[in-house]
Amino acid sequence: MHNSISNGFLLTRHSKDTRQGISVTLWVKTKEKPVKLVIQNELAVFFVENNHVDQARQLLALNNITTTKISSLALKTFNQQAVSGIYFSFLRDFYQARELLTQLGIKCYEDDFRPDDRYLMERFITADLSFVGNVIEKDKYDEILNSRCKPGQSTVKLSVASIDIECSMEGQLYSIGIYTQDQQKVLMIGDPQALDVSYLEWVKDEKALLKAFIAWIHEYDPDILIGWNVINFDMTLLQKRCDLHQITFAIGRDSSIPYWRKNKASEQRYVEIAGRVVLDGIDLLKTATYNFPSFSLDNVANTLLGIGKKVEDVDNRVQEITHNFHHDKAALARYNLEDCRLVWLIFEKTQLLEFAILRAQLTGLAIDRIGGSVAAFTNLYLPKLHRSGYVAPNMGDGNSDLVSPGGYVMDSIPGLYNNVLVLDFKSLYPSIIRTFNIDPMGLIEGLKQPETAIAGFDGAYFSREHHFLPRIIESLWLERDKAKQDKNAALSQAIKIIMNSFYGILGSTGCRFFDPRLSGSITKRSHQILTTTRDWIENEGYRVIYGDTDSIFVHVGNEKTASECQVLGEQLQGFINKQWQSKITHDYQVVSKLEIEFETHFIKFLMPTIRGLDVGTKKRYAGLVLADGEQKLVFKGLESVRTDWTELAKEFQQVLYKKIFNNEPISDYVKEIVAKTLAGEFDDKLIYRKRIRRQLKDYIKNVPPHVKAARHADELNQAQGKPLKYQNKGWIEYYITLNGPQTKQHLSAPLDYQFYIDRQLATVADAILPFINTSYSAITDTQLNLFPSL
DNA sequence: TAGATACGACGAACTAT
DNA sequence: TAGTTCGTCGTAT
Repeated sequence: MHNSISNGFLLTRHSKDTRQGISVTLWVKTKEKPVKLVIQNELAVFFVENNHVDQARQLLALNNITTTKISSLALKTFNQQAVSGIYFSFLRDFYQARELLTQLGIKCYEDDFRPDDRYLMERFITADLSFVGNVIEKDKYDEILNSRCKPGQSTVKLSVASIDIECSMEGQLYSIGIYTQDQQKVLMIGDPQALDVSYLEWVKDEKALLKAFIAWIHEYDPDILIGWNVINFDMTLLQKRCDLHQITFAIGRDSSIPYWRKNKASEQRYVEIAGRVVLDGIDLLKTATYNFPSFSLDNVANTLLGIGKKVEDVDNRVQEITHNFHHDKAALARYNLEDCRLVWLIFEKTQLLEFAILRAQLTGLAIDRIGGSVAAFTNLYLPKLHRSGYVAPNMGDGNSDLVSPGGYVMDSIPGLYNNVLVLDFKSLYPSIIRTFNIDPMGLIEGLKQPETAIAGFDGAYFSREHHFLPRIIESLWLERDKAKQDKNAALSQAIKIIMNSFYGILGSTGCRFFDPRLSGSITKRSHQILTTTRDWIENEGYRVIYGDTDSIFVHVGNEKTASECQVLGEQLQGFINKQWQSKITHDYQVVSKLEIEFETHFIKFLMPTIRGLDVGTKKRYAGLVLADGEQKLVFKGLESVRTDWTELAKEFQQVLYKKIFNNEPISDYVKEIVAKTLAGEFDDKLIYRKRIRRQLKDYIKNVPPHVKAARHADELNQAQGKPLKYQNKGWIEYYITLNGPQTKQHLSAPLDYQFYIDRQLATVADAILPFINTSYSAITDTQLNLFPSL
């Protein structure tokens, strides 16, 4: 046993009761090896107001719940009530006490933190830490008893394995693919065959397959396992098959088995493996704010990498896998490994692992945590709050009767314009938080002395000195500027997501710091900023035609040249920034952190009307920009960017708009598209795609077309003894036929071409044609007139 | 294992007649 | 049957 300081990266955390008391286990990766840190005799704690302590003490004693100590503390609630801490040596006592006291109306503060999270949080440890303790050397790791930890630094490289399993419809395993930086292999059930596939390893049956996989995990010893739906599918099935064969699924670094949790509300499952992290590509992409119409591996690989198989029918895919397992194991192995490789490449391309690591380092969230904006804020905020003498409020303490508005969306002025400039406030909400000191504790402190504070909205006042959030955001902001300079896209993106989430959580009743005076003081200030900016621009003689939340669209005149517009945009930017600096200094005696930026010059711009009216739309527009001498069309909100419109409508819109933006004639084009549609030339572009967002049986109040198509399809599937495809959410592709909506697989009626022409082509055309003084019917009536006999 | 609100389009369902 | 409201989805910021 020896004792020295080491640094490492936190992989997993866990608390449990032992005979001696609560023990916290942290698995850490150091430069040399994995380390299991054990912290013994931690106490669990929550707080109650001092005027409830005696009652609480009696109740706990009466119910034989053991406390370790109860101490009066120099802490108070946001209502200025002093509190005591009630400490427990065992988690089961802590949970029982919490339930008992809460039931009897005694409020417990901060009773929802596990000792492992609290241990890290109160020490300001996020992901990198340094530690000392008594070392016991094990075969593949060190175990450290009596550990002590503090924030540290590490430059550890984590080892990653991408895994994927292939199996039958019934869940019998066929093979397991493994892809790492330096090793690729497929473990395959079957008699050894002389196949020319170097990465194949044969095992005789499913039992042997599972054992080979477990053995590989211990041999390669990966820190991170990645995959596609890897927790809910691959890991779950591996666990089930191990259970079936009574094999211990001992893939933990200390040969422990995974610990499974299930979300009560959803089907989401979580897995804890000692010293290893499982990262699902789908979850992580969503956390990093990626969005795809379909998150199937094929589609995402196709979109991000430009490779991947064509999306096939799921039924056929399973059949093909089974067929290959029996007749072409080389092909199955190739598929298996290719899927592992695609996941690996997606992680590389999007820097997903870097993103996950940075998020952990910045917020202290576990690396495999999905979402978790509220927890991220709490991690950063709570320990600072304690050091200022406050315990945090509970969820539900904020007054949710008061509602705070969202962003301000201006009424738009419809038209087809030349030269529209867009100016954007950079990170508007974070900049408002910084400028006006919006902060939960700052609100409490500000209300104590409103006369010296900064006024917010709805009676809010914010302390000029006592606050945390503005500084937290400022330091993230500076980190982000640095990341941008270093061209570190993953870091910059991670910071942006975290920064922007801090506004959202203040307006979420799921956050203990929720208070509509906080979110309202942000959004109502933003309304003022946007409308005032609009007035300033209009006073300069330009027309503001639209604005949404943090952006302003200015029409600067049809006759200006590109360079004149460029100069003007920069002038407006400088002018507005200066105006805000002096106004805010004058009105509030603080320094403005607001920053507007001239972002885009649309040489052509269309602001359409609401369908059938002459009122301008919001959140829907199109424009033409020049980038490096190339024309680029921009669509927002319109059919072209919507996944639930047909390819036909989207292509039609893009070509039509481009022609109109370039002052080209359009009637021949419109007529041609209509004629070809009627002639059946575009049948493959007439597919509607839409999500089925709930269970099929839950569509009761009305039955939209996509649900009709789904029911039609599954009724036929049922009749034919095929598996039902649309019962449990998912997405559907369908056509509109003369017999209503039908999927491609169950198409029995002719396509309703007139429907497509009326609802897709004419609708798209009539959003823009009135601005060049024509209409869909004017163009197509001419067509009719060519044949007067009709 | 809790970021937000604002908005438009479509088609089904409902309502007044 | 025409007009209106409601349910649903996808999107902007």
